[in-house]
Amino acid sequence: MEVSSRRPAGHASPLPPALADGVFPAGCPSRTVLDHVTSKWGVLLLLALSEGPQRWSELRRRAEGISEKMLAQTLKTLERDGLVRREAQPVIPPRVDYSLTERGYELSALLVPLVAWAFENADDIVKGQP
Amino acid sequence: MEVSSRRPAGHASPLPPALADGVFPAGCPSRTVLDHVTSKWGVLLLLALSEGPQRWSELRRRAEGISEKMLAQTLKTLERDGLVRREAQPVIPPRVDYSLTERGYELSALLVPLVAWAFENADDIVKGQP
DNA sequence: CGGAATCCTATTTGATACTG
DNA sequence: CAGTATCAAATAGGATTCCG
Repeated sequence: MEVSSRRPAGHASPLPPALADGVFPAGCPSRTVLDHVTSKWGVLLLLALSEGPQRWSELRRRAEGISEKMLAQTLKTLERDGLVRREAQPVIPPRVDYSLTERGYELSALLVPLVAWAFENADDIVKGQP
Repeated sequence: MEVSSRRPAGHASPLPPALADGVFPAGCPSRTVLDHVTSKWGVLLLLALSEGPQRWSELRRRAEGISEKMLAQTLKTLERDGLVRREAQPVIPPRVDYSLTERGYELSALLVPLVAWAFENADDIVKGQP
């Protein structure tokens, strides 16, 4: 019996063509991307930035609980991935604005429904757990 | 200047109402849910299961590179979260089927576009990095 | 086959202090 | 303000062995 024939009615399989066999390759670059994007703070920062450009201190306040180290590290990773743009102004005191690139916006648009779902279902899910 | 007025034209802010202030609370249950869902193997297993019920060995093969420990651990977490259903048949040799719950399907439907996007953009993103 | 238990390593994360 | 550096702790992850 094939997997495709065991799929519940009403649930189409929309997996990317690249995974026709249903196997997620170990060395696949998408693994790296997913790891960056779905990192503990990655999602939160991308979501926060989806509201518009923001400064370091603003991001730190929004991603409540993040340390300076992780904020810097995560922002760097997202910047290297071409999802976040960093613009430092040569003023005293320093002012640095972070914003999403076009690609970053594309991604955040997919992340928003996910986070919204997490918010809506969080109580039900966490409840009933020890 | 408010954040909402700094939002680029054409990019609506669709954040959940609960985050009207744009702050992601540290103790929020949704953090836990997001952590489970966006864990290294969580996404992959949920996606694999979105194609229909599958056995332990099949999941292990699909999430290439996963260890038995992490497979067991991740499946348990997802089961406790009410996203995955485990059905063990009392036969020799043992046969255990895993499948998504309704809530799990809801979630996987949101995850699919994300993973598809990661697949499509992975090469561009990983390229240009040291 | 489908795990559970154990041991050990690697990566992540946080707290703290310091700086241009 | 916007970071960097350092160290310690926590957690994730892997390899191996064993079991019903």
